[in-house]
Amino acid sequence: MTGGEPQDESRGAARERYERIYAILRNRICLLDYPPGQRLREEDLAEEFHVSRTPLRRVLGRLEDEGLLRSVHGVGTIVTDIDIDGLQQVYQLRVELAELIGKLSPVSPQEATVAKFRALLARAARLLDEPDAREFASVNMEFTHLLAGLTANEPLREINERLYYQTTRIWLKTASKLSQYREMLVTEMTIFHREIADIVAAIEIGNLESVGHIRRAHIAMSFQRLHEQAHSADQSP
Amino acid sequence: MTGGEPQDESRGAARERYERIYAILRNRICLLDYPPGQRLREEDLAEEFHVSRTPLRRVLGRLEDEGLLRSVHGVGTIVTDIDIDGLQQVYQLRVELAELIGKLSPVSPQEATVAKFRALLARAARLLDEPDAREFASVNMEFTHLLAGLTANEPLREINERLYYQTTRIWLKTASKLSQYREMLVTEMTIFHREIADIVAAIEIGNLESVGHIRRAHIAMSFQRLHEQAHSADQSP
DNA sequence: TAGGATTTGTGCGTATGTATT
DNA sequence: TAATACATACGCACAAATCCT
Repeated sequence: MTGGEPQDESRGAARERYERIYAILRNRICLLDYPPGQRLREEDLAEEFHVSRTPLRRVLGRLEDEGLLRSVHGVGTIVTDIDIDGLQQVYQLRVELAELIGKLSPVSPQEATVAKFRALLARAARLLDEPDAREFASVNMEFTHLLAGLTANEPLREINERLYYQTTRIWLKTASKLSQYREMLVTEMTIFHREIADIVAAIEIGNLESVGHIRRAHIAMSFQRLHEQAHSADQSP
Repeated sequence: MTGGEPQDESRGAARERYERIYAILRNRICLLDYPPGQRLREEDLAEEFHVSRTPLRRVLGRLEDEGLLRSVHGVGTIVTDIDIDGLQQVYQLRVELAELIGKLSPVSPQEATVAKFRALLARAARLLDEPDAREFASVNMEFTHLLAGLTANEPLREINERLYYQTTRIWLKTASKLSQYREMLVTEMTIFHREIADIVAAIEIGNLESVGHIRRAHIAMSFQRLHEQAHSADQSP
């Protein structure tokens, strides 16, 4: 152990900066700082991070390969959107993959990791008194990361995170356009808080298989609720 | 329908060239034209494809993100290798995903697609009389592609193909270092021929769920055979 | 329809890092 | 240890494509 590198053991200042900028932009997209449809300018971003366009384009290229951006010659680089059908496809897949965390090389988490889960539970609890969409998205993201870390199967971890990034912003954006947005948000936060509580309980007794089942159920129900809300909104106005 | 574009509807000459070069290099890596450890020179490749290093580096960047290459500043761009443990992780995941093809949005294939499966069956049959490692790898790759196309779930299709690319060359390379290489190859080809026959039969009666189960079994057994051979080779010499 | 403004894509020279002698 | 060779990383200027007036 050399210190605090989060995941990759890749040395090299250039690579580190690349990963850093990538993570920042990805988070901005997923937290709706850059909502779907937003146009980004390479030059502005290059200036912000104090690099030239060349290394920045390397980052944008990866985000494009992962489906979060789309660059068009002569037009610009825009944050992508997904239709309800594409959203459903990703959710169906995530539902199946959730269960695999408890089946493929599950790792009993260190006490430090369990502490992080409890910290998220506390943040989710505070959210109930003081609803905040961005904080909700943030907690949700960190929770997903921690969960993905419960498997030693690295490809599975990467895929889980990748699919999450592709859908989470769409969930927020779709929900925010519905009339029942505030109630929905509170409902979701309440359910989310229960999910974390359930999963923390499962982790504390070392039953990672149950973690997978709980998570699977919640992903499936979360999409179902969104889908039904969106559908009823189509019919009523 | 405009014509013969295989999958992506992305217009733009630049993007098309990018995808073309990417596919070519990826295939060279997977078919061991560039074996693990091989060093590639950006300038040579740029010259071969009649582009400058800039767009070529975009391709290399993607191949690196997907784990097929690794660029190190001042050293070079080398084809990656995977240890047996990483190989096992990918295989375990592929085993689980194989079954999902029959469960998530399976599509009954067109007659043209079925014809392609039969054509591959014929190629596999020819392989039995005239063993050829590269042709084996080639048929195997096209077969994997066709199978991935049996689901309308695009993320699942992409992930299946991506994981395949990460492991297929390692299988070949590992096997080629064993003393029983020729026998192994013939054995694998025989089994592979049966797998295609079984799957074609399942497709012809429209049972895609069984396709998934057959595939799952074969992926699992394929890795087990490789693993046992490699292990016994460790002990004997 | 034409032309200018804007933005991404490309080409190339240079900087920087690594390995070897 | 220092110098040299060589590969990737970077910055900038220009080409190409699109949009809007």
